[in-house]
Amino acid sequence: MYLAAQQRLAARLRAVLQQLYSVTPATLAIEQPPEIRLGEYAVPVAFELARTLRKAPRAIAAEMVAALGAVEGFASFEVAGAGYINARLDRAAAVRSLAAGVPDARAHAPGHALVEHTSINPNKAAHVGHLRNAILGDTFVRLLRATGDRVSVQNYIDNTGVQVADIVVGLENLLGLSLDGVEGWIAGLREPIDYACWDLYARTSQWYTAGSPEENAARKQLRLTTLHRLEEGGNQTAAIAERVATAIVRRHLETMLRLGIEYDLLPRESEILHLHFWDAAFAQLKEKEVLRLETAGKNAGCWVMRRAGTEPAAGEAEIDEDAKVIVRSNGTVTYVGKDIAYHLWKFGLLGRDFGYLPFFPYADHTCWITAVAGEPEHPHFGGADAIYNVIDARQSDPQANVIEAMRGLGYAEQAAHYTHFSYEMVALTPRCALELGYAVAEEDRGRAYIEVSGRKGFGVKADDLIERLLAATRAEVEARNPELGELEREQTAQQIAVGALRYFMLKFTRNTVIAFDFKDALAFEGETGPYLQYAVVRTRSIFRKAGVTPVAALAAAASPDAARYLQGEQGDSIWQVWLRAAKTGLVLQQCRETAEPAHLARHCFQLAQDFSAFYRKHHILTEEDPARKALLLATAAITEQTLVRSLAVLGMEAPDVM
RNA sequence: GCGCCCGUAGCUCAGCUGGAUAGAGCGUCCGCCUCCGAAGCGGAAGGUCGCAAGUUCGAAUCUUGCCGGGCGCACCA
Repeated sequence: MYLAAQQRLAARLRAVLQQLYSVTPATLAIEQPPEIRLGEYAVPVAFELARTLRKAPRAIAAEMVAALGAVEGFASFEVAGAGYINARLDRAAAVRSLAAGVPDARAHAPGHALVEHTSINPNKAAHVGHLRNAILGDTFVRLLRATGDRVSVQNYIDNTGVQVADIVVGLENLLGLSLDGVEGWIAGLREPIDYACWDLYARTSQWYTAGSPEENAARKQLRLTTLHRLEEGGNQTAAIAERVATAIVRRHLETMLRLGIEYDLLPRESEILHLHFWDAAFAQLKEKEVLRLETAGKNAGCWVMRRAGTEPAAGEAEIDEDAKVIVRSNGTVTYVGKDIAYHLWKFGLLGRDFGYLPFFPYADHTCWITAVAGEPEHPHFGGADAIYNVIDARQSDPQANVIEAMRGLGYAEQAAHYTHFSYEMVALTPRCALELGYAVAEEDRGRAYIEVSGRKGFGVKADDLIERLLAATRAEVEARNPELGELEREQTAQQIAVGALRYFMLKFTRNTVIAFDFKDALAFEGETGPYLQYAVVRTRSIFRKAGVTPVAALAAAASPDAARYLQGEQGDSIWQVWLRAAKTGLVLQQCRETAEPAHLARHCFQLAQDFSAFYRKHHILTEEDPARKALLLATAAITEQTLVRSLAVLGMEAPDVM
């Protein structure tokens, strides 16, 4: 609603600017006044025109206000402050439009987006950092869907990398297991396999540097040999890796499902290798001369490309020492090379496809996994027109190189729609690390945070955090709602735990490092998920007692004399709720454009705050004026409806009681 | 050395296209459940927006330099 009115205002202002002064500004800033009593929109355009028109800002603003005339949805315009043009919405009309659910016009053509997130190495349990990735990615998926896109969700599985190799080295060499032995080991585990491998991975990493120099060299060599056997496939080592990595991937999907996070496809590196995606990409890269064979210098014998962000070499024969190696002198391809091939596939530009098998069932769809030989019938994957890679900020260089390669291949359009959805890491506060029993070096104790490390086994496992949240929410629900049945209590506790966790991860903007601490993550008061859920619970309690539904309350909001209840100081606190709700469409669009879910999280928090202020000031159930009571109920209803829908985008549910 | 990110209240963070008295939560202090749910609400204290120049009618926001912190810059994946 707010957005649509803003667009009408902007169009009218442009017409007036053209008519009065013959100017057509490239951008027309429309802001919000600092206080609700000043109106809903503020236009500072008179300030910039003052110099060129040789006229005082207030005089320009006054002329424009006089020329504006009537604009649909607006009550009045006025000059304010030193020369602002302030616009007031017709509050009653806005309420009617919102209550009727008139949507804002879509600002973009719907497309097919592909979002890749989670992408945890399948050799250990998921930790808090992975939770941030998956929650950000999943929320962005929901945001794209809510604004009209078709989205497929991919979780890339690096099942043939060093991290998996390390686990296999641990199994084969530290535990001395064959493939059968691994089966027995798995069967005998007293904890989930991802937890067992968390420790084994840390042990193996340590083992590489724990022996004599000669031993360590041999161990590193063993690691390399193991990696090559994984890449080749068709041997027992690869079979062990396949067995373990697949089991761990399944655990990751289970962990994420607890938070409502689902996937459509798991593309695996093993298929990128075995289906020779790289060969197809290499041919294109050579053809378009993105790669060149270096003949001298430190990279002699390698196929290299110009590194993103660097200038092309001066002469054709010039050696670019800073170039990025894509194919090593021994003929093997680097990770970035494989990534280029994979991303060509994402855009449907590779000319090859994966095989697909069903892998993990959800309530209403199936997650597929890539395979060399798949099933003949499968959904169509890939061929997206926009892609978003949810990958932490540390990987911005490799991501930039892949984009650079796309551009070099002439796929400028696709490169422009390739978004590295980057975010900062989750680290532990020293206090949290000590609390978990980790040894913290003296020099680290004074730091704000310490980076987690799977290699060192240093971090908070996702499932452990979820369990701690559940324990806390179960205790709260039990204390507050002893009358509830056990099933309902458990469901409520889960909704609150998920809400608390998701909101915690979403309230920070992407490029803020989260210094993780249980105290903050387990908070249920203040700016937290439960605060938002509580606002919804309160509205529902009102509707239970009033004996009406929110839908009915909204339908009854169209009272012709609602206008007078929306005026004055009393009216402002009612209108504040409607205005906030009206801005939701604008916020969704901003979140989409800036790929920043935090804006929506904060918007929901503000709406809940506005509702709390309204709730304190106006007593709905005892209101005697029926027309006014109808408006108050509708105000609770628009809060309920807007919050529930917006929380759904954040992946949160509100219980009926809590 | 080069590149990216960060530096706003005691702490953790918001601050959208530069704009009207710089915001929130936590913490501290004082209040509020015989009125729709206190996972709530009201109030108080607390800030040279790292520093310095510049652009502008106007800078927390843009530019440059400096200071402090973080992360990247392999023929590893």
